[in-house]
Amino acid sequence: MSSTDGPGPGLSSNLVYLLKHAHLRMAELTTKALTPYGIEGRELGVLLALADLEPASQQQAAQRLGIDRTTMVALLDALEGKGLVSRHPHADDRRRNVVELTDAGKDALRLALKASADAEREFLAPLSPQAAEGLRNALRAIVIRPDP
Amino acid sequence: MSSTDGPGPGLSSNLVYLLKHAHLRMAELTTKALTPYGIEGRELGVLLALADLEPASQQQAAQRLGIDRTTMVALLDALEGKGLVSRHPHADDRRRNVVELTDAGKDALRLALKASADAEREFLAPLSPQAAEGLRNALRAIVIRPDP
DNA sequence: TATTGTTATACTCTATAACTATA
DNA sequence: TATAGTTATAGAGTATAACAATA
Repeated sequence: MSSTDGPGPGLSSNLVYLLKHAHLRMAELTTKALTPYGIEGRELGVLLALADLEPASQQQAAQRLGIDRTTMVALLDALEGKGLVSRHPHADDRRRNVVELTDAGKDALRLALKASADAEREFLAPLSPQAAEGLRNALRAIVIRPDP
Repeated sequence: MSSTDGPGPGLSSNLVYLLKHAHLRMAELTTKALTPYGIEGRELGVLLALADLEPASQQQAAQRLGIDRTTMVALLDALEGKGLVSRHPHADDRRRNVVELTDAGKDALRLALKASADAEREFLAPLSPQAAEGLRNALRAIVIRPDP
């Protein structure tokens, strides 16, 4: 799958192409790094989102991640099955499920974050520390934008 | 789908998350910009790859794009159906299809590139010109790497 | 035997529509 | 009526396996 001969100048300046393959590579490195912990890349995203705004409803967590609430269901099913998150009906509004990290979930998140940081280091290896910080900041500025 | 409330500090520094959503947004802007020309984002990628190394076999074009040769078939079927590329058996090796842009394909590529540049400008709007160049260069350095 | 294009098929990720239970 | 979670289903996008033609 990984391009054996580098793309030509036209394609290699195209942002859709560059972002697609950068994401593919980063996701691949993350998957590899997380394998020992029995966690998938998307599951780390859910744990991170929950850690940010815990306790949250499933819908809030989904919005935070930018995915549909129906997609969140299966993700949480898997994490709950592994004992990493818990679901309880909200006291005041019993339509909602309050989702929280279990202690095991917090431990897993800590370990997964370390592994993820290693994968990011490998991904960023071709860049100077300044360029790496610049990349992260640029992506943040583009992705985390005020309600469009 | 677009995150209505911004992610918290943990998630919003995660490179997989940032790259995924940056790619989603750039792909969406490109799709919108290309609609008037009847070309899809992935098809522009194929046209670009062909323009870089024309004339190429289907397999060479697929490698250049980092996709499977079986995926390339349907992509080229569509482009050939629109009259933008032509396929001919290679003279010396008749297993291969030589794929070339037609004149209509070259025209379409020119127009699509202009539209794509507009989309990139909108995507990069939150960044200074220097930061935008830095982002493109950083992605190039990471994606276009010597045979891993 | 190996390679190119092709087809059939399956898998992953995702969303839309419809159901339920609550509000 | 409207919302949260769920389920069933469908549509992208992709790859793997197998086949025909050619090398």
